[in-house]
Amino acid sequence: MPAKKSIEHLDCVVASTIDIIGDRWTLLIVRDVFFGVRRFDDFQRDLQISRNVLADRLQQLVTHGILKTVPYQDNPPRHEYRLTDKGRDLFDLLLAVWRFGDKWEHSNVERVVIHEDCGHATHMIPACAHCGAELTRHNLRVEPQLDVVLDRQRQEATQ
Amino acid sequence: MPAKKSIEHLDCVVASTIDIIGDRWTLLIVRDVFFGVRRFDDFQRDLQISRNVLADRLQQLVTHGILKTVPYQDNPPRHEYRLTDKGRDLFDLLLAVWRFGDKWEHSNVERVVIHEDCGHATHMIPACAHCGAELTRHNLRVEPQLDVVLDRQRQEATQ
DNA sequence: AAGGTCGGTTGCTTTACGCAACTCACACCG
DNA sequence: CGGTGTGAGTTGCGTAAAGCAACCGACCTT
Repeated sequence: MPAKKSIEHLDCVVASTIDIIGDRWTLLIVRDVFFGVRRFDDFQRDLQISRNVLADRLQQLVTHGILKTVPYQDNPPRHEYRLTDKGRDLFDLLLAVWRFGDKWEHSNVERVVIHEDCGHATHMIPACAHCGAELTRHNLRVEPQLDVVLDRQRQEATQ
Repeated sequence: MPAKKSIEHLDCVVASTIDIIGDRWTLLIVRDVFFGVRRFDDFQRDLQISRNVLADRLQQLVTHGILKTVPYQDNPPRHEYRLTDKGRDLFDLLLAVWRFGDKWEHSNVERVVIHEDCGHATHMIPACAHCGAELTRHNLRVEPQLDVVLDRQRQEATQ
């Protein structure tokens, strides 16, 4: 590929987030951290990712403030990777990915998410932070709209 | 690169989902569809993605059952891209991405999500599908755990 | 007939990824 | 004190995926 194309021009927080997690490994690494994986070779063993790419992704995650390195021994110096506050906030995103995959994809290993407060296997539903009701694409509106959409609407109105 | 590496061996619905949306363009295309973009040139104008990659991604999305093509004129034959039921279920995932980006990233264009039922600008909180309470990484447990994590725990227990 | 729209395809180039091998500093074992 | 193991990477090589620009074919408008 020619130099990874910038997507800043989109002026969208979705684009900025995709700039961080938009590849086939980064979110899997984050998933592993939530599962309790913390060390280079453990990531490598679990994901079977090539080592140079793993080193690069971990660096990127540290750079973006998702992970931080924490030393766990001095001789020889060794460190492990832990989530930052920002990294912990990726949990909700991961729950959403999980929900979608659980509903539409399948896997050989069935993993269950259990809500310990109510004791049931469950999944997430997006709720309104203000009133608690379920958020759907029918009761949400985003503003401002995209220019291309406005253009298209204008064009169709004048026909 | 050597043939895009398969991540099936991970046996995880997160991995399967990342197999679909895990690159820098796919989720942006889906975002645009939710915004009302439907046509090839509109995607291209908005995202500034190269045309060959756009053609490939749209094909992939159709193959994975996220989008479907709907003809809108006969002469010359033209079609637009619409979400399938599966595609519509990516809305929750997109809300989670939005929430994360809204909290931690920033953009030149401020976009607001308004919940029309309660009238407030809002964001999503993951709620338990069973009891409605908020899901956090403290009140959730996933089973079974990863093998590497179990190995590590065993090893630390015998020290 | 000149130019525009729409939805792509083709060709060329570059780079990021996969793979395997190597490194370096230490620790443990006999 | 030599050999093996662990941990966290780095180096080198080959290839395919992505960027860019140009082109295409069927239609429509001026």
